[in-house]
Amino acid sequence: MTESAPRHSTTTPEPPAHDRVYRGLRQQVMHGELTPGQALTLRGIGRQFGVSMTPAREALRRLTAEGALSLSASGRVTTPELSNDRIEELAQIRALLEPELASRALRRAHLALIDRMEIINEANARAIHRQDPVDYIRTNLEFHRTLYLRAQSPAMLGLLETVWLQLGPTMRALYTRLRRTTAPPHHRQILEALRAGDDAALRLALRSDVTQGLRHLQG
Amino acid sequence: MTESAPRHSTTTPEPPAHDRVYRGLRQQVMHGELTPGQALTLRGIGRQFGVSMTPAREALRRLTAEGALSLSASGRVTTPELSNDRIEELAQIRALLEPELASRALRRAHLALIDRMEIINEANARAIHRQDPVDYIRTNLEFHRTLYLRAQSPAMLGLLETVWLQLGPTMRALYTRLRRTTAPPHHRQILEALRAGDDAALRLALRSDVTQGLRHLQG
DNA sequence: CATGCTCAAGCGTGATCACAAATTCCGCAT
DNA sequence: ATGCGGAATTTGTGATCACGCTTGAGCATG
Repeated sequence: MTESAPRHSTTTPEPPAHDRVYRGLRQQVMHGELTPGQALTLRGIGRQFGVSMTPAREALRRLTAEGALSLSASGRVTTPELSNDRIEELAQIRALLEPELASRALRRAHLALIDRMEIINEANARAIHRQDPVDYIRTNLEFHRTLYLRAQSPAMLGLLETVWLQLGPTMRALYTRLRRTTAPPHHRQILEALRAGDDAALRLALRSDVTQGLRHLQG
Repeated sequence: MTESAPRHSTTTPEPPAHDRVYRGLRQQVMHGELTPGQALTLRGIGRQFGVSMTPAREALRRLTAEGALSLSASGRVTTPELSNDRIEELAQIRALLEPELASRALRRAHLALIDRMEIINEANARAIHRQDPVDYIRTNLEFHRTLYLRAQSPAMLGLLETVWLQLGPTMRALYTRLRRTTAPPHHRQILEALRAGDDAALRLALRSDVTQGLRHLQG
């Protein structure tokens, strides 16, 4: 199980195993590659990443601390199955944080950024047309994160990412179920408000975008 | 190192060691019992709680995931030394979340709750008079949390608690430095707004209370 | 056909160890 | 006094193991 790849000593110092496992699992959860209620075992994770139980345990502990995974009373770890109330609340948190982050990014959003968002949005539209839920979620989050990175508010973005993480498996289940075929209507409004430098319109567009996506569940 | 206490089998099932360690450290951090930059070692924590490195490692991993502790490049763990920018940002997050939580709690805040907050506030005033920073922080957070619990928004309260956690050691350093002798002036306004059922006044009082406490640093 | 029971397989937990990297400390030279 | 270099100590990391509990499949019982 030892790493046999020779290193040039000047390359990157190779991150610890528990961090590799953490990042791998985190991406799987956030992008909706796992369905709600899916069980994860220490030995299984260890096998999947070629490590022992120890780094697997640390990665799972870290992810459960962020709310990405939920812990049963007996210590077993699964992807969370969120109640409707919990989904609603997480959406409201998004609706609180994301307009704020967008507003903070507005003054720093130059044209190159908006162009980049446009490109990501096109990739998002392709993912929808291809009916690919994982790539849809991935590009959608990338669209938002690209904007929020300009807000220069790392703590707030960090909080928001844990919210995204908690919603990952649910979003997957949701978008697979309703098989949307039309692009998110509010992304265009977001881009237009950015170009116009219109703070109020930007906040409204984000609130709508965030709310709409998750409100479909409450049927 | 085995647990020798006999159990009646019908008592509480005794939480795992890593959880005991986590809770102990979390309280120390949140209540400002640790100063910023303080180093924590696996073997040291293990010794302090009478366990091996393994549960200590899990507790530290969990706390760093919540931002309560910071991790150096070499894997060493310390309490965070926050930059002024970071403190400012965390205060702004509090100013965003806490008025929202208070507003949600408003309709459910009956008289018994307000009385309980009044009692906590008196304990808070005594802690100030006694110049006891740990008890000041503890009662201050308890005052706020008592209110927010009524908001029935566990996810939002959870996020807020991680923010409090990140500010713990800094608040300790702050309040020790400026040795305040006067009670937080906005707590009375909060209680009055609650009694009057005045949402706008409540939100304003909370924003002021949160902002004022941490703005003193920017000197 | 439904319900409760048994037990073996699989699980998380915590202790211990070897190892490599980092840090600390002490003595020497400046 | 002050800076530097190398050894000694301390540190996090990851593998492994034993232990006790949970769990679910299969079978017997109602």
